Amino acid sequence: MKIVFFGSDDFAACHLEALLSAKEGIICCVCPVDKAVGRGMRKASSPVKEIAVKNGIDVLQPLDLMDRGFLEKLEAFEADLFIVIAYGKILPKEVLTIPRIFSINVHASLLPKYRGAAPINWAVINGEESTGITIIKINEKMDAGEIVSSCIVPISRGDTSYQLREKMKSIGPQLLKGTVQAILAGKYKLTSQDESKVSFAPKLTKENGKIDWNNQAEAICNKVRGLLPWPSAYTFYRGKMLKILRADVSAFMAQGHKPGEVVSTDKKGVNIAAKGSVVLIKEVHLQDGKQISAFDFTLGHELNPGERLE
RNA sequence: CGCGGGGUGGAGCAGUCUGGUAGCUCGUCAGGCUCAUAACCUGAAGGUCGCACGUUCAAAUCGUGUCCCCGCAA
Repeated sequence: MKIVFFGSDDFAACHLEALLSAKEGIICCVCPVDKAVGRGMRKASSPVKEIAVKNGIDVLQPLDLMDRGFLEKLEAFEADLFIVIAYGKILPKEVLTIPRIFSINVHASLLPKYRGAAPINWAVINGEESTGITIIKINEKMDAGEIVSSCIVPISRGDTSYQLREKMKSIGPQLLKGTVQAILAGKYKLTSQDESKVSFAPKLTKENGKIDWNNQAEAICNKVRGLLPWPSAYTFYRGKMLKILRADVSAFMAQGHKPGEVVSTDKKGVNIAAKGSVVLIKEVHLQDGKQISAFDFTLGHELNPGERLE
């Protein structure tokens, strides 16, 4: 069997590794072009590319997915299946229809819920108690194809989206392995998504991280968990950005305090008033500083009751 | 060479502009008070101020170089 793998990040990379260890006949990896990344804008290659190179698999990095030369190379592989995970770009029909069987995608939610780029984060932000992984046959519409297989992943209270993602990194590859074997054996069936239950999980931006203290404490805490490790929930302390890395709903009452106001500080952290409830901030990261506990923060920064974060 | 901030006892910070005895909050240790304590009181230990070179009578502070950390941006 011949499979072409499209992907970029570590989530995709661990699926690729699982297929390689299962000897599933990966004949080529397609990755986005290396781009300048991080401080200093150095060029970095993606995790998928690194795995591919390490295993001696050909890597294609097309600038343009519609490029004739690229399409011809893909066709020349005479592949049975394309697998796409976190490639970063929408693949055109001209690419998707090349393989003999079809193209599939691993998506980190229970479709049709949370279609889009950040399904893990949004599930946590919305306080879901469970989500899942779905493998679909790709069509032109984003994450809208027929379902091949899926499995549920529970979300623990306190799970950050980073931790949830790690869970999925161990579950997803198993599901993919089994699904690929089923497909290659012709033992699978396709189920259409229920269009009435569609919801979306759009790509996150820095703006999503801004904390609105007029929300309820629980919603704010979910946001803190759901936005790790990036972009992080943040507020402002005296004009400087203060990322909130860990927070809980506090036992304190918000009565008599405006949203965003410091209610009290103690060794457990800093209590900030939200709407009708209080958020206990436990760990922070002030711009230019490093990650520290909220208590340590109070030792070096003035943060008196009544002061306001915005 | 994308832009910017920072490295000061164990922790978090001030002091740097306007060079001249090392400061604050906390922790640690000893003693005291207390039925007791994360509370309070008294005392103590602990720092070549990231590193190197330079300027100077004198450098945490000024200049140059270097290493490390972080924010923005992607």
